[in-house]
Amino acid sequence: MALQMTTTRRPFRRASEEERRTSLIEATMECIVQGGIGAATIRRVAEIADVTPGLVRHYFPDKNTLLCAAHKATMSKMTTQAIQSLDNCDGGPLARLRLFIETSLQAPVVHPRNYQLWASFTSLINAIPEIGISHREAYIEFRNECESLVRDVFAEQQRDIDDKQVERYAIAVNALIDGLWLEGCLAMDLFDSGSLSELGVKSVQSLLDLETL
Amino acid sequence: MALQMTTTRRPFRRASEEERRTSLIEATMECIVQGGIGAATIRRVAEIADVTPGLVRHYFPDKNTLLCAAHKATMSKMTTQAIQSLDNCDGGPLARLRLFIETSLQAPVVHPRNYQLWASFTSLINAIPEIGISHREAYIEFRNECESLVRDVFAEQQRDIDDKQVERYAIAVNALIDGLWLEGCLAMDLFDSGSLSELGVKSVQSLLDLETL
DNA sequence: TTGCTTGTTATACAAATGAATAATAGTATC
DNA sequence: GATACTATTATTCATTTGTATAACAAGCAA
Repeated sequence: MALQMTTTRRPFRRASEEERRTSLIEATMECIVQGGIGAATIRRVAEIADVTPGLVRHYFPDKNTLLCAAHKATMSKMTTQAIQSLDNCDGGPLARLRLFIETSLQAPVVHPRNYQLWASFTSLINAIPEIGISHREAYIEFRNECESLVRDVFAEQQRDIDDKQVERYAIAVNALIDGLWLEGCLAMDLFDSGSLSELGVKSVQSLLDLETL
Repeated sequence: MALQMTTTRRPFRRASEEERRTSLIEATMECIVQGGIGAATIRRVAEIADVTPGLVRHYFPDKNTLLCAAHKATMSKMTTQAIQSLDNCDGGPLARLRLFIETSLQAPVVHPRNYQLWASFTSLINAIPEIGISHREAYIEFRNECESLVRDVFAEQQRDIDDKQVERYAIAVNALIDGLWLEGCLAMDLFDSGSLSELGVKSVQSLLDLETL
């Protein structure tokens, strides 16, 4: 051309694959937190990740793949957190159950941000089958952990309770934790720090008819 | 024009305002159930309501207004259902609490469809302030009902429990019902009819330390 | 039947979106 | 420092979407 346009191309940095992927996934979560699933646009995600839209496609073939990745990351951060906290617990079954409840019902697991993400993703379990599958997996994992903890507590106390009944107790404990988690996320301002988890511990104590917890 | 096109205009029927509004609201819900919030397009809503897109705007000035209306209808169908079921209950406080739990944990309140709607709408509490407000109102209403029922039960049994403690019990009962409702909606196939509500009743009995319920 | 109101359809349009392709430059390697 | 690889940017395209406006006809009233 006769007229050379001095278009300055946007400078950039070449990052590692993992760095970019996590960056894009976190940007996706941020979009959802701010404005729901509808706000998670390729362009908006790229903007938050400080990158041009084209790059998103370079790491995730399409939008659904990106959403699934963000979903798994979200679930991993939440469910896994409560379960992994038990790794460093050297107490008995009662102490372990107590820690599990407390971790699940305190920050950072209890946080409006987590609720926003959780609600947004679960609203897609019908629309995006893969999300439905991994959502169910995460749910089963959490429930199994509840059941395992409850069983150990009963075993230690030498209470002879058949498997079916243990399962029912676990379902109730799971439901109680989920429900309190919901209330905490939605109205965290109504609970002073620790009071929610304390209520959870006391309630589970009543549910399982334990003398102490 | 010289060439008269014989375009056949789509025939239609003039319906009452209420009929059209509820029709459009239900079509919106159907969209959301099938494919999440993203599927609730003006065009798709109109298609399901068997109407042309322009008509939607004739009844709802914009999309958010339609979504809010659908949200309120959803909440009304669910929360109100459990509460109104008490109107026809002539039993005492125990019977009323029991009926409340049972209604909340059986069909049609427990249904995958309701969960899909609930999750989709609550994912918008940040994006659409009006939905956030009415969501909180519905939550408060349900929680107050729990608290009222629990208080009456304690009063009948002449257990002297201060208000703060009653509130804590109500929060736990509310959480348990919510959690079980969630589990029921997500995995209704795992519970045979009635077993979920039975578990709810038994669990609340333990929570409140009642001899019978 | 005639005319009128307005619920309803038809059409248009600008903006946003997901996806695809070509061009460029950062950076590792030699 | 030169070269090649590919991460990244720039640009384009076909659809979809929300909103707006004009044209039409259903059904009531006289």
